[in-house]
Amino acid sequence: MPVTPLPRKHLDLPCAGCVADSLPERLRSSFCSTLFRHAYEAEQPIFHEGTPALAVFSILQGSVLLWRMGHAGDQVVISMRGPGCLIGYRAVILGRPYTVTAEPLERTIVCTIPRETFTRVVRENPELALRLLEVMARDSFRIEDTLTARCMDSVSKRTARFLLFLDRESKAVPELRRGFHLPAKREDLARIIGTTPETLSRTLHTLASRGFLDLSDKQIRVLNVEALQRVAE
Amino acid sequence: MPVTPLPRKHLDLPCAGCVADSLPERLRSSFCSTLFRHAYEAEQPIFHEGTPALAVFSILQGSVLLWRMGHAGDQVVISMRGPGCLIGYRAVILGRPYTVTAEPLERTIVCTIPRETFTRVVRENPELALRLLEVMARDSFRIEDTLTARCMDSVSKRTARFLLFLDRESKAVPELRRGFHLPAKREDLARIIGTTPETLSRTLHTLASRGFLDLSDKQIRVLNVEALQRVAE
DNA sequence: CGGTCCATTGAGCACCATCAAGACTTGTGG
DNA sequence: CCACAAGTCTTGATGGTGCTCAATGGACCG
Repeated sequence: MPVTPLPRKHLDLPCAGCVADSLPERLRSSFCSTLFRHAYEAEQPIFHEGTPALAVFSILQGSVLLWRMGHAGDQVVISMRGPGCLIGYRAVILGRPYTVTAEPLERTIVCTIPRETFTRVVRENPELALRLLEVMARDSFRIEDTLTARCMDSVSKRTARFLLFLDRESKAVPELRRGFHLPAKREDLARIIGTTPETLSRTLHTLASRGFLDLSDKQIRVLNVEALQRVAE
Repeated sequence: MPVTPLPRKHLDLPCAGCVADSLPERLRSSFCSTLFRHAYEAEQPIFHEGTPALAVFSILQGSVLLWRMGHAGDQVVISMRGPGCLIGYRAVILGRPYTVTAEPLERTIVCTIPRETFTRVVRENPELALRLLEVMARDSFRIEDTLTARCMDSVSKRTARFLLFLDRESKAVPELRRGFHLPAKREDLARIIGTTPETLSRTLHTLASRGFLDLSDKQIRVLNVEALQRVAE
């Protein structure tokens, strides 16, 4: 359910992230002019697990959660993606249904690259294929990281690590920011970390009682980075 | 620690799996003639997590476990790979150290493709780059599957699923076989499933007591596929 | 026959999910 | 402005799953 297509005049900005960036100059503008942007509201999935992969999406603004549904209706969050990330490309490459649901955590603007456009432009531009190999390798490592963390580390470690990540993110110089924000809701935070809201609440308050966090005013503020790093190991 | 390079005369067989297969005919033989095969004994890692990625390996025979080490010395098995699989290519593509250790479960024969050879041949053969995109997408999905299973499913579900996989594998027509064997040791089996030998033992004996398995003669035999499927969901 | 390796079994416990209830916030309508 | 409702966060109590540690039982082998 695409919501608000942005006005056409915005299309001269880099619009398909790394896809457009890796195209030869002469192709770039014509490629971008065929694409549209859409804004998705929070919780309105960009695509659903199990549905045919009709397009690849480049995230321009916002943040997206990729998750899978279990038999029992429970979710496993695979990854969190922000501006500059490409999503849905693996399913398109293999011609298979999406294996995850892509759910915006906030209002998120994406550039939609239809399946045919994507496969054609990749086939015709070897440079782009090489770039995609790198992108996918990086994404694959990130999934591996998630797997490792979920299997080996306690909730408190994973929590500390994620808070440190958000903290670094918020302090990064603007150009380096990847655009992740602290998810407003505890429930989202819990899903990302891979636990329940109850356990997360206990974990956060334990960390706060040790003076590492400040939870007083509805925001999570990191007070002691070094201590958190020790918790995160 | 490469062990026994096979005699040169064997090199006319397909030697670098999907890499050679995707090369134009005219290049294939010259490409393969530059490569060597090595046999690695069980438990003698082909490469180690954290070491510079000097080569990509194509598995010709045997089976390999990819795992990561935790701070506490514990291991997380990421994936199991068999004949036809390519390993180590993500690290080579990104020019980063290997993120996993590749440990043969049995005597395993691989074809070694040096980093420079690999990157050159990928750069020069767009067809191969496209093929690699598919290979990596598939591998990435498999890691995602592992993550999902580890986070959502109980040990008994994962055990049942893996036993069914091995059972199907052993009954497959030879051409379709991927060459996985039942790991001889309980400890290896436990690592693959993501649990401890103790818990695995209990799980197996529970399944056996329900008549789904036969553990009597040192081999695990599946007696009731349907029942196991229900356990695996 | 003792030694080693492996599988099994038992006992205890830690971590975390679940269920349930209470506290606090926010929004809505009178 | 207050009252009520709905949603969110917190806290408590409880239980299950699976890990750890330790002991036992076989199998194989010199």
